[in-house]
Amino acid sequence: MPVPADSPASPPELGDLMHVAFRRLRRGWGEQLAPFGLTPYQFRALQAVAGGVAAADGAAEGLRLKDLAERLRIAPRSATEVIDQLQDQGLVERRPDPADRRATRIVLTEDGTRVREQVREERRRQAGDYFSVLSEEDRAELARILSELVRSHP
Amino acid sequence: MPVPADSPASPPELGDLMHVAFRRLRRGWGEQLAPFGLTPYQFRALQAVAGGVAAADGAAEGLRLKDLAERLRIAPRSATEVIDQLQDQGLVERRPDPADRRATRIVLTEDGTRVREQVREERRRQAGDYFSVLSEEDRAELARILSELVRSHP
DNA sequence: ACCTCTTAGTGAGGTAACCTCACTACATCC
DNA sequence: GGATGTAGTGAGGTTACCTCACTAAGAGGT
Repeated sequence: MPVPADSPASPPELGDLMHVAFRRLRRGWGEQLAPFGLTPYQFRALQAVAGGVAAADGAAEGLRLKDLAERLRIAPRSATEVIDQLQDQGLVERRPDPADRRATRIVLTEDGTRVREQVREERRRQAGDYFSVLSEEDRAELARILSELVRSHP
Repeated sequence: MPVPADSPASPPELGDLMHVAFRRLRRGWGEQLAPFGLTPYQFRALQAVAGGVAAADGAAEGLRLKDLAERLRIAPRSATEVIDQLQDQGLVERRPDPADRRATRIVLTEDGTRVREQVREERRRQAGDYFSVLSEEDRAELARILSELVRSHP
């Protein structure tokens, strides 16, 4: 049978592979999160808020929007938006930053904390981690390689 | 200093890593393709059409939309759409399938072939392959691991 | 020849996850 | 105390998808 025209110099299309793998990851998460009324995007933000600033004594608690944006690597405007969505669902709260009246501090509400814990519990329970099909070593490898990619692309 | 609340059982967030790596990949491609007036999505489709069916003797040439959709793993409707875009730019053509009057065959125009070659040339020339920062072995590893992920997630 | 069942493509309309640009309110530095 | 910078947000846009409903056409059975 005639060769499919494209073999020379084309590696098994790493880009496409990443594309597909990533899309499945997202889809899986989407399904897992749907019952909670969350999108993957929103949950990612929720996680970021939760893993917020380690409050040193006296320091204000909660993440500033700007820091959230940085952590999620999105534009500040997009952080505003996703926080709006979480706030509409009562999962986070905006509080004025006592030290800087321009800034807002985002904190989880009780509901937010509870929902987050439920999702994580669910994820743990049904081994639905997506990456759990990989061996420990492969996961480490993957993390190493992806980190390198991220590191070398400004 | 107080520990950031989240260390236990959380690997360095593989999901987030993939997310970030993938976004950079897309962004890079976007920049590379912009001069040609193409988005990564469109170029992916162009490639799929180009690497179309290996025309056995007598068989009609060109990909059917349905097969394109399957190859790109998108919904048929989305294939229609992206082909519309490429056709508007004169890069592909729709031809009636002689053997099945419901179907359309998509083929590259001369322009399409040329543009595709230009992009690939460009990509080769400036080592802009995104993955070229990785060693040969790492690329193979990555491909292997991603394939496994894709394979085990229906 | 007719009837049912399926399939290929597409119009209409929608969504998630982003973005930029312009603006206001505040802080900071000289 | 005036210039300059920064935090957040309103307005509006884009990309890469999706589903649902429909038409035109093939395929299979009787």
